[in-house]
Amino acid sequence: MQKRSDSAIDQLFADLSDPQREAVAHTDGPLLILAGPGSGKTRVITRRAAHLACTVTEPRHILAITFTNKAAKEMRERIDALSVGEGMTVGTFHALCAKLLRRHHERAGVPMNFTIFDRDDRRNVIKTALERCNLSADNLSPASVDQEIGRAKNAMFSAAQYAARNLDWRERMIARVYECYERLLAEMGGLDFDDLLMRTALTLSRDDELRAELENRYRYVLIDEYQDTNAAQYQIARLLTQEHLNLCATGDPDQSIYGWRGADIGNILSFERDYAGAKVVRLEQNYRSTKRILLAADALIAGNVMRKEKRLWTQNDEGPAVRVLECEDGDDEAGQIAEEIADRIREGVAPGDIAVFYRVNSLSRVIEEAFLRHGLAYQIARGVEFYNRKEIKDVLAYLRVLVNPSDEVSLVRIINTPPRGIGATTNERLRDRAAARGVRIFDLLLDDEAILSLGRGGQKVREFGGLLRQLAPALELPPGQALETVISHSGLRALYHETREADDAPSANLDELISAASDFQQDQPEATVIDWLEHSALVSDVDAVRGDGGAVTLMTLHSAKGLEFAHVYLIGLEDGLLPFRRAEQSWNSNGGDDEEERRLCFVGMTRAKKSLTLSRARYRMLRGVTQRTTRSPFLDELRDAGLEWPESEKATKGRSTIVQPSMGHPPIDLAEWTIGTLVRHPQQGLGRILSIHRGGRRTHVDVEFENGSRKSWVVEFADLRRVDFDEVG
DNA sequence: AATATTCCCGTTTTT
DNA sequence: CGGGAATATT
Repeated sequence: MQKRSDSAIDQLFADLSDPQREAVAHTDGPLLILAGPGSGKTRVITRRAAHLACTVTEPRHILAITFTNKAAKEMRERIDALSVGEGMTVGTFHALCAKLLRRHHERAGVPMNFTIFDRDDRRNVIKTALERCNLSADNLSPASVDQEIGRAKNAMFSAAQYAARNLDWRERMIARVYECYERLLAEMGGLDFDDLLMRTALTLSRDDELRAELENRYRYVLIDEYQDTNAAQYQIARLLTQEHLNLCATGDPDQSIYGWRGADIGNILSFERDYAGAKVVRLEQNYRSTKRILLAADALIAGNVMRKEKRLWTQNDEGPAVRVLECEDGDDEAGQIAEEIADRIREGVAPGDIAVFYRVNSLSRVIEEAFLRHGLAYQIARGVEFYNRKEIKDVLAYLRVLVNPSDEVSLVRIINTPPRGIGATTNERLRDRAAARGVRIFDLLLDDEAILSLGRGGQKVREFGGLLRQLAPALELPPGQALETVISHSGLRALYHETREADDAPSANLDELISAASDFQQDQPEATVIDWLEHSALVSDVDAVRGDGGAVTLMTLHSAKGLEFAHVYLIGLEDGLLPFRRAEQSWNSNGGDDEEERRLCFVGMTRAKKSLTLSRARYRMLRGVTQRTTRSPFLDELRDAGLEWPESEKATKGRSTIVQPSMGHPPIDLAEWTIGTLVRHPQQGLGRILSIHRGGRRTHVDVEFENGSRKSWVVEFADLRRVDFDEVG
């Protein structure tokens, strides 16, 4: 270990506040850093890691666990910049657990070549499990079973443990499905996301030798966003630091937003009890936001009853008032915001300094459309969506089968992709034969005897088997080349090459996948296909956001955690949408936690450095229907927080608030407007009405024009004219 | 067997 | 609204 000079160490304490310094200086024993938003937490933990590496240990003995891969990458870069030597382990819980399970697979009781099953894969297996249990999806939807199994695993209940509890009728059925699901998963050599954590926790608790070995390796453990750890993660942390107790947890109870996936805010609240003698450092000075932004955020979070009081303060400027935008509907909201952002960019603001946040992904679409109309460069945080595309999943399925022939979810996916004449009947026969012999479908592919019994499809199956055999050597190649080989030899390239749609080109996505793999192997030259598959299974939406400043960023509030932007727009502040509440028919009252929703809103607001705008629409279209909305109670709570409200919100100033519709247009007889009506628009030309949505006061129509474009208009406002048939010719 | 079409359903957030 | 499954068509 290269000890550094005293002056170099002093450097690590430069420009720090007293509490920050305290945290950096702490070496041994449990440490809890309660870090409010923008309090310089990242800086503190990177400096502390560097300090540890300079004084009491070596980088290789430090383990840092972050919430996203992006955060991991950034932390590594920041620590590298302090040049205290390499060798630190940094990653997410899921990525680290996957690595650990792979390395110690025999002790963990998992196959070396396990594949990671994502949500779709899991649903898929659950459907099969439901069939095996002879339970049709009547009372038990795959989604609800999925949710329940996830809950169980997050709480560290195995199928047997789940079944052993006191169960009601519904839970007993789920218990059977859970058991079957686990069996299927094991047969296929698959681990779902929750398994990665649960298996690791179990292994560490059962195998004390391994636990001790790891504890000796990782002598200083740091866990970021500790408020969002679940039972399994908590246990892993506990087991890894059992003897040396060098756990540094950082987080903020006010930013706990993952309760719905098993995160237990209690983990951070009881840290001091769990780790006796823990040192606690509070970072409450905010270096990020203006006074007015912080004031508003603080006023909001004060509404939470179950809360440890915390005082946030800043020496930053007062800044402009936090603004509220009341819009007519989603299009109006998107249009106003796009226009304003376009102005700001013209005034010299870098697009990358601007972000739009929303509660649900579906809100991104209108914003996206408005941005396109205004010619604004934007990026949407959706790495996962990319990996969910058909063509991408197809390619990955090939690799998965090559790595793990037991992975029948993937095998079934590719056996007839591209179409090669293996249809439902052949597939069914294959399944039966495999079950009868107690072997995998894969084992039949090149078995002449089995293939003969398949009838006409046999030859095709045999060819498919040959293809897989031919592709197998690709596994030895670096991920990028392996991908290229598979894409070109499997016929997927040809399949997707000829698709004609211009808007989303599957073939281009395949290229993007290849280049993503190439980037990956640039970072990790030793990486194998298995590593790449693992990596791609564990990407998060936010991992994909670029920081090059050239584009406005659109993302969900959840993805926004840990980030910051100069100018933030938070849209959709409507009752039921921002405090999100599902329609009340749900008998399982899991959701409906307004306090968590308030924290989520708080997280969004505190991302803003210089300006913050909160918007709502009076009419909101969600899943195809427009509904009148009610202003978010959160906005009402901010009444006295010094926000700037729109004109109409202030007391009546004697000015008419009645909007004069359709300037200069004659009154419209709505009976004349039906689906299929031909219309003419001055710019777009001739078009046909596709659909009509009657809102409260306005009627929207979707029109498809001759030039192929589709637009949505408000009938009363748009310059649309009916066209009679004889006019067309 | 493959492709085109219709219809029906779920309704967050994510590793 | 949009994806997936069921159904119709070639």
